[in-house]
Amino acid sequence: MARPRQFDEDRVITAAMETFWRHGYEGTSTRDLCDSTGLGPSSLYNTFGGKRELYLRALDRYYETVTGAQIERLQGPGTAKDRLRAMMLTSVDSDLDADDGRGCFAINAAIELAGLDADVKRVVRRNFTRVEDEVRAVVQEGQDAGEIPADRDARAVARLVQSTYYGLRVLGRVQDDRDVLVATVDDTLERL
Amino acid sequence: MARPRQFDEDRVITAAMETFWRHGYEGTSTRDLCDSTGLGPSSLYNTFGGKRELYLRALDRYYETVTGAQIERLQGPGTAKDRLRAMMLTSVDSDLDADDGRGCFAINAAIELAGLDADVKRVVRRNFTRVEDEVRAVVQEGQDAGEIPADRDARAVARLVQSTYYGLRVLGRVQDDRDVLVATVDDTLERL
DNA sequence: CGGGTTTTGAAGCGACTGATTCAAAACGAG
DNA sequence: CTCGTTTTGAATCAGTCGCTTCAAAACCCG
Repeated sequence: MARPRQFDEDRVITAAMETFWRHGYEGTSTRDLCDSTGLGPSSLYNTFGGKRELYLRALDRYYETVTGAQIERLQGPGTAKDRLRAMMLTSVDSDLDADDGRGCFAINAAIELAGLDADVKRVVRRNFTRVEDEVRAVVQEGQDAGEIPADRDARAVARLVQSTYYGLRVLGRVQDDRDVLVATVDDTLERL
Repeated sequence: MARPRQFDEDRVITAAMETFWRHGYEGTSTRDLCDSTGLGPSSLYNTFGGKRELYLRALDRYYETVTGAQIERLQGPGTAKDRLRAMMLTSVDSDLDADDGRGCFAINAAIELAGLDADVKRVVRRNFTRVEDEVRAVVQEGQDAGEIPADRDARAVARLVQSTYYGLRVLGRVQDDRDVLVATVDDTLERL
């Protein structure tokens, strides 16, 4: 065998995710990545191939961790509407946190690169589809429990929730008034 | 007096808008701007100051032209719901046009820069607020005409429409199936 | 047409871009 | 301990970044 790596690949990808998440793809230089990961350029390129490949790995990591936590929240305790509300409010508060200010990495990637890079588009779509599927399941539960009117297709309702949700995350980038965003969340759920 | 300019400032800003719109701020170089505007770097910097200032001017231009056209559509003929539907469908079709693929410049700016540049945030917020105000007016008309239930605050309804609308524009970046997006538009309007 | 003013194109500034090279270092297997 | 393999850091590649300089060109006014 040969010399083992001095770094943890998972930690490196997580650090790269944070950097890409905050500064975008074009806004992140390879030096930025070396600084945030602690790797030298040769290690970085030897391990991952290049900036683009690392970006795709970072997007995957976002899907596994942040989106994963969102999914778990949707599958957690509480009524259907409680869980949908929790998902949206968690994001609203994250978007309004001044020390955060990164928004949703998947949405950022969709806006910056989905139109230019088919691989990015594919990964983002998988992310969105996964959320839609889980929201649909929650809506279905709500309908079964009589909490949400069952006269509409659960998937259609889920897409409505999803659109509003992503729209809120866009508005959260320029809207500082939390009450306005929370009111929209409540209105959305009331009308299901 | 002195030597007059050989270019039309409006045309230059429009060309810069197209370039920034398609490639983003970080994805656009000063060379790209020189190529698309036809100006030399000295003329460009002498006239506008720099890349960032030109970007802000381009955002203003988007507000005046594209958003302006949207506003006019909202103020045009047809029922309230017809006009809201027209606004959303126009954007859906624009987002799905493969030769276009730029999305909404204001949303792009919000995602890429609103968290990093207070001036960009201000301009985007003005854009969003203007749309919200106009949608609110249309909702109000719909309520006065008995087309939309009047038991809800028109502004709250407008914010709901706006969130869904911006969410659709995000989804439009990765969702190729027009029917899915159109169905969400219809569902949104049905539920007002 | 001369004088004053502005714009223009070409050249280039230092800094940084993504990426590569390469020898030294660090290991496990025999 | 040696060999074969892999990783690492340092140095550096050509190219591009945003931006500036400057003299020549282009104009209007008198």
